[in-house]
Amino acid sequence: MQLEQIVMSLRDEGHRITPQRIAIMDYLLHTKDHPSADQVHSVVRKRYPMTSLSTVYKTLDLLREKKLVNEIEVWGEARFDAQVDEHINLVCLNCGNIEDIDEKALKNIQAKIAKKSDYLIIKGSFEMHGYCSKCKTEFQ
Amino acid sequence: MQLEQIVMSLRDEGHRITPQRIAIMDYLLHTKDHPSADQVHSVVRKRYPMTSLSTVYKTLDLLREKKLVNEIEVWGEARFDAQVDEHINLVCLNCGNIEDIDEKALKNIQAKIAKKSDYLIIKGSFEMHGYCSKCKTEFQ
DNA sequence: TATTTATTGATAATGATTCCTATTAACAAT
DNA sequence: ATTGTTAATAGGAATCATTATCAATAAATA
Repeated sequence: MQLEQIVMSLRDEGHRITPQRIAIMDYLLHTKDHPSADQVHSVVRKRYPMTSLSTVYKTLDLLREKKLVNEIEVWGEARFDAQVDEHINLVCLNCGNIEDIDEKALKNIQAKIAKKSDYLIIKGSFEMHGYCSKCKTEFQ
Repeated sequence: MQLEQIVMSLRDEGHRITPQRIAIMDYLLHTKDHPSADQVHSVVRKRYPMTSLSTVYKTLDLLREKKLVNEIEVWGEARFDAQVDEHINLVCLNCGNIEDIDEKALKNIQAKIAKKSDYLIIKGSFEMHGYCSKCKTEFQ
C-alpha cells in the first residue's frame, strides 16, 4: 500500500493528517526492521524531533485498528510491520531480528481450520522461532 | 506426559521436587485453560496456600526451559499449556479463551520453511484469532 | 480568519514480570 | 535418623512496556 492511499483513507474516515502520523507511516512502509514502538520513536525523531512516544503509541493503535499495520509480540514487546497479508514471521531467538516469509499453504490451513473448528476465524498469526543467518553459526 | 515422568526427569537433572512444583505441574497437566501465571497462582493456592507468585514464575520458567510447557503471549500476558506438540492455538478476541487444534499440515509447512529460509528453525508458534463459540454470536 | 475539536506532548499510573535476599527445606552424606 | 549443603521459596522492591490523563496545540472546515 502506498502512503498516499493510506493518507486518503484515513482522511476519508475523518482522521486528521499530522506530520507525526505521516512520518510514522512513511517509516513503517519503507523498513523491514519490524520495529518496536520505541524504535519507531527514535527513528522518526531524527527527522521530526517534535514527535512524542505517546503519539507513536496512539498512531500505531490507529494503524492497527485500520489493519494498515500488523503487530506481533516478541519477548513481551510489540513489533510492527506494514506487511499485512498472511505470512510467516521468522523470529531470531538470539538477536530478535524478524523476517517475513510467504507461504501459500497458509491460506489452505486457514480455510481448513475455519471449517474444522467452531471459532469464527478473523486472522492468523504464524511465527517460527530459530536463529537467523548471522546468529545460527554460534548455536549449532 | 505423566506427572511421574516429569518429576523423574527433573530429579535426574538435579532439580529438587517441592510440593509447590508438583502442584503447579499437576494443575497444568489436567487443565485446558491455558492459564496465566496469575491464574496458576490462584488455582494452586487453593490447595497449597503456601505457594507464592514468585515461585509460580520460577517454576514456569523451569518447565518452559525443559520444554515441558508451551508459552504463548496474549494481550501482553503469558499463557501456559502442557500441550507441547506442534498445534494451532485458537484465541478468542473477546473473552481470551484459548483452544488447541491439531493440524497435520503444520509439519509440512515447517519442513518447507526450514528449507526455503536461511533461518535455523527451532519451533513454530501458530495462532488463529477470532471469536469462540460462546462469543461469536455477538459479533456477526 | 475564526471556530471546533481531534491530536499532541509530558507525565503519572498501571500491571506483568524480574530481581533481591533472608529464611526454609530437599536431599545427599554421614 | 541427623546433619550439612545449597537449591528453592516468600514476599517485597524494582523494572519496563504500555495505557491513561489532561492542558495546550494545530488540522480541517466554514
